Formats: sequence, structure tokens, C-alpha cells
Amino acid sequence: MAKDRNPRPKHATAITLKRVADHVGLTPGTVSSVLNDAPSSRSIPQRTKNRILAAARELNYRPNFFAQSLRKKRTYTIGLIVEEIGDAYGSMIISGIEQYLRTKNFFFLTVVHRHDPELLDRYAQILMERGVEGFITIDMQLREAPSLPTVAVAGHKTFPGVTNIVLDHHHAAYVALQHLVDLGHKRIAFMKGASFSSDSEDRWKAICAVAKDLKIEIDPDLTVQIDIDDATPQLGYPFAKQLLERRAPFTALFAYNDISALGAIRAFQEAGLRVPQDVSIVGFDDIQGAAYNTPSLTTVRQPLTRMGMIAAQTLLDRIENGRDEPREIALEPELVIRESTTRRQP
Amino acid sequence: MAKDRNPRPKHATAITLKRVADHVGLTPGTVSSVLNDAPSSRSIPQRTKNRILAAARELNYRPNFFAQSLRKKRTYTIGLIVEEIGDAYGSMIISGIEQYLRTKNFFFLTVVHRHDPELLDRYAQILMERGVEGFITIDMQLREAPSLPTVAVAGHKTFPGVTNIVLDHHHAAYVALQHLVDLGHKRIAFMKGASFSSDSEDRWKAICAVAKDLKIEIDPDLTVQIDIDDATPQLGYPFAKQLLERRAPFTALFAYNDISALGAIRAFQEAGLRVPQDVSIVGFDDIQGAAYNTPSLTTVRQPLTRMGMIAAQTLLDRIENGRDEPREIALEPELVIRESTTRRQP
DNA sequence: TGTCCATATAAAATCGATTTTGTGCGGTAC
DNA sequence: GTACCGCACAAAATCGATTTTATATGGACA
Repeated sequence: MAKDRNPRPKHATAITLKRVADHVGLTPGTVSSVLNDAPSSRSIPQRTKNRILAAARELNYRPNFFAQSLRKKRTYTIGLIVEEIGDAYGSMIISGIEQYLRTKNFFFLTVVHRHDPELLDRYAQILMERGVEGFITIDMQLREAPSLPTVAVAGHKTFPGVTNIVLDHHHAAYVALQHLVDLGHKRIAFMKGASFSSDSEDRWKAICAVAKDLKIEIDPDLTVQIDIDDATPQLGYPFAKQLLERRAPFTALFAYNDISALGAIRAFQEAGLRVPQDVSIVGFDDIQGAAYNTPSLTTVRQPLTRMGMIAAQTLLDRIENGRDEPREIALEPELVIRESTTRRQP
Repeated sequence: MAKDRNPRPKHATAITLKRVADHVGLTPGTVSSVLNDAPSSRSIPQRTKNRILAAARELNYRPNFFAQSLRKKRTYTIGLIVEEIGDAYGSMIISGIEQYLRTKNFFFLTVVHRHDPELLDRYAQILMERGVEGFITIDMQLREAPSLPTVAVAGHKTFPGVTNIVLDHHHAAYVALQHLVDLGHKRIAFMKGASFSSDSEDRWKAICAVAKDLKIEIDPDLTVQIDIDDATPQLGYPFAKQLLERRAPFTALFAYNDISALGAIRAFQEAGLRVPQDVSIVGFDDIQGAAYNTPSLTTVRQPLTRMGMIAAQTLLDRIENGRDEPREIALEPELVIRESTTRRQP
């Protein structure tokens, strides 16, 4: 805990309930009940109520947040636990969350776990102490059921009290691979996501299943495993290099996500390969910028902003209305065809 | 304000100060003074102190944040006012802020103003009600002196109580333009930032001044003014088109920032111009991804993460140590030369 | 022996709200 | 005439801490 901090006197005089009460010659309790339209205010004549309301407005009274929270045990605040700030994927989800929360006058505290489970538990603890009424996690593997309502974006384990917002990875794999097959590609390389990225496993399983259906061979020589944690295209670059070094021929790459796809494109170009003429590349996510790269990226779009909004909505529905949480909400991806894929050159 | 919300009972029984006191057979006041090492605990024998400390640890006592804030008027929370979540520029700054705050056990509440001054005032108000001890703003034009310590990243107006974190735009303009001059460029096009982007004015002034020194002509026909609000490369695309339509020849473009540069590159390529052979392009910021674009972007790097860290540090120095705020902290940019610029083709 | 001081702790006030319980009064029913 | 009810509020308890003030005891000192 932070300690040894010198107390800070608040600006002059805040308008307290007592001040309002004095102003109208009543007691704080009475004023409070009227302002909150509490049942106990039923017996108070409208004239008096009006006087109180007027005074509160006139003095620009704002209830002290801490005093209020202390009594009511409500904070209208949620805790946002993200792996990193500044990556394109997470940012769009956060943006969606913010857009929804603002409409409901909720605020959020953000903490960053950087895939460190230690930090995670500590932060969850602190957020609870600070009165958050629920959590939203992004790209995080929960290890146990949290003690507050939780929505896990890209969460895959099932826990009581937790709603997972997921993509339909099977469909995602299908549209991407079918697209490549349609273009005549047979030897397709794959980049598997890092083990700590929570979508990795499900996405890979879906790819394997779909590949089987489509009779695409998954050649271990054409499969690389990302095992670093980076939010820049650097994520894909070394693994694309690694792929090239194996000298196994391929005409297409299904990258783990857009940033790794961008890094791969660079690696390929440096090796003298043209994208898409020599190698077609499919990314994942459709981050801002995917459309503006050269070549623009064919990718499986996740409705990231909407996922954020739905996450926030689901959580508030539960907090506000005590609604039962769904175990899982799956959203449909969409293939966006751009320049980075083309028909296999003969 | 949010209203009409049903109160939510806290999980079972939190460990309160009273519980700890009962456990050791003392009063809450005594326990509190010991736990806080208050002056009034001087007369308490070490043995008793140890008993109290042990009990607190054993019961895993955590002071109630709201009760504590109510008394002490400290919240260890700051308010972060940003124009948007999810843009590459702001994200890196926020990341820097977070990195510093975490080391000091501070948290932050984030609000998004989207350049709406109305919203801004309301949010600043609400954040204060929620007890933030200071503000950090990003890319925002303050209209009046805020009533809490404030650090404005990319702020340019001077206010009492506000520290502006700025880039040395003059030097930035110099390194960029000198680089283009060195490469033989004479007819240089410019993209001016949108009026609501708070760096726009200063950056443009600096460019004009440096251009004069370097005897570069700023041709109105080669100058376009961005006037939309977009965090994607879409920001630059239409304005680059606009530039092309004027049919005034140029061999280089100094874009407002990296994302607009990326949009411009796309527009140029669509028009059949090659970057950098036909047009050299200099961006600004060095966002993640600038190095991985094709062509990779020559750009004026702002130390964005560091700016965030310094912003946070400056604010906390003031909050914690009552240190006087500097009016302005200027950081030096750095030219990063990559593929998007080359010698003017004869 | 009484005064003064240090020790060790309890008790109470406070922060600023919300919520529950009390109280005086006028009117009505029996 | 009094028991009872509704009205219009006041008063007090409460949330969970922190901080100030009070009290009780034991020893030093005059």
C-alpha cells in the first residue's frame, strides 16, 4: 500500500448536505430523503420538497461520492483488467467498453497485467477494495472464479459468474481457409498464437478441425509458434523468417493476427517474395490500419468495438438488474478480402 | 447522475477495523493509530503494537477505501482526460502514464472527450467528485485553469497550475525539413493538422519558421488542411487526394503525423505514384507500425511513452511533494530515417 | 502526601452521506 | 374523552475509518 503521504486539504468548502439543510431550515436527513425520493419522504408536502430541490440546485449541491459509497455500497465503477495498453486489438475493445459505460454513467479503473498472474491477483484485490462492482478482462486466462461479476473478452474457460465473449473461431477458420482454397492454395503455412494469448488454443483447434474438413494438410514444417509478447508487427517478423529458413514451399500464410501478418509481410518482402503474388497472407482482427497497409490486408474481422460494448452491457445487466449471466456470447467474424491474397500463381 | 439503482449487498463480512480491535481486545481507535503509525501511538508499547500488527495480518485486514478517503481526503487516483481511446498516439502516452502510476500505487479513471468542450467540463467535474487528485490531459485545449493540479500532454496554452508537456516543434521541423533538403527536395507539400488537434498550431508555426530559414517555399497550392477527426489512416487519404487534384508538382510531403502519412501513401499509390521514388514522405510520431509499413516510414519520433511517464511523474511530484509545477517541459524529437524518403529523382 | 508526568488505553467526535426511529400535533372515529 | 392515525419533521444510528480528547494507573519528585 502507498503510505506516508501528507494529507491534502480539499478546496475551500464543498457544499454538503448539512449546508443545504441549513439553507432551508431543515435537517440533513429530511433533505436527503427528499433528494433521493426515498419512501420516508412520502409524508413531506410538495411545497417543502420543491423548496429543497430548489436549494440543492441553487447551491449546486453534489453528494460526496465517498460518503455516499460508504453507505450505499455502490460506486458505479468497474474494473478493467487488460494485458497491455496501446495494442491495436485491446484498444478497440476498450473503446467499445467506454462507449457503453458512458451511456450508463459508469466509470472504469484500468490495470495492466502483462500476462503476469501474480500481478493479476493483486490488482483484482485492489480493484475490489476500491469498490468496483464487476470486472471486464481482455485476453486473459482466469485461474479461478472471481468474487465479482465478470465478463471475459476472449475468455475460454468456464467459471461460475463469468461470461465469456468469444468469436466463433470455427466459422472464422472456415471463411479464411475456404477463401485460400478458393484461390487455389494448397500448401498453407500457419502461425500459432503465443500460449499466453487466450485465443490461441481455441483458434488453433478450430483451424485444425476446419483444415481437416477442407482436406488441407497442416504440415508441421509450415507451422510456426509465436512465443514472444509484443504488440507491434515485430510479433510476426522473426517467425516468418523462421518459416522461410525451413525452405519448405508454401503459397499462403494464415497469420495469428493482423500485427503478426504485417511483420510477416515485411519478412517476406525482405526475402524477395512478393505479397500476394508469391505468398498470399490472411490476417486476423481487422485492426485500424489493416486497410491501409501496402498491400492492404485480407483478414478475418472481429467486431472488436462491438465486443467491448457487449461486454460492458452484459456486465451492467448483471450488476443493475441481477440478470443471470450467459456462460458465453459468441460473435460472428467476417472475412474482409483485400490485396494481400490472390489466386495461386501457376 | 445515475439513479434508481437497487443497492447491492457486499459480499458477506469484510474484515473491519472493529473486528481486528475485538480480536485483540482493544478499541478501533487504538488499532487504527498503530496501523497508521500515528503520533498518538507513541505511548503504546511495542508488545501491544506487535499483537495488533499480527492480528491485522492474520485476519488480512484491509481498510475500507471509502471510509478512509472520506476521512483523509486522499484517493491515490488521478483523472485521465483523453480525446479518444484506441488511437496509436494516445495509447502510447497512456501506456507511459500507467507504467509510472503503477510504481507509485496510483490508479486512474479515464474519460474521453472527443474534442467536445461541453463533455469536457462535465467530466472534469465528475472526476473531481470522484476524488481524483489531479488531471492529465492528452491532446486537449484547456479553456480555463482547472481547479486541480494538471499536466497537459501536448498542451500549449499557459495556465496557472498547469504543466504542459510539449515537443520541441522547432527542432522537429528542422530535422525533418533539413532531411528533405539534403535529399534535394525543393517542392515540398504539407499537411496541416486539424484545428482541434492541439499540436497543430505550434507545429505549423515551427514549420513556417524553419522553412523560411531553410529557404523552402511554402506554396499554398501544396498545403492541405486536415479538418476531420479520425484515428485511422483515413485521416490522410482524402487530403492527399485533394493535393493531387491540384496538379501542382511536388516531390515530397511532410504529413501531419504517421497515420495521415500512411493514408497519403495509399492515395499516392492509387494514383500511380511510387513512394519514395516519385514522392518522399515524412511522418510524425513514430507510432508502432511505422517501421513495418511498406515502405517503412521516415518520421519524426516523439518519445511518447516517455512523455506519458514524465507527465505522471510531474503530476505526482506536485501532489505528493507539493512541488511547484514547471510551466512547460519540452522534449526533443528524433528523426528516424527509413524507406519512405529518398533522394529527389532527376 | 499531594502534584505532575508518562504510559496505556478508552471514548467520543468527525468525515458526509443514508436510513431508521421518534415525536408533537391536529383531526377523526368510537 | 381518549385512542389512534396521518402528517411533517427532528433525532439518532449507521457506514468504516481517523483523530482528538479523556481517563485511569503507576511512578518520580517536592
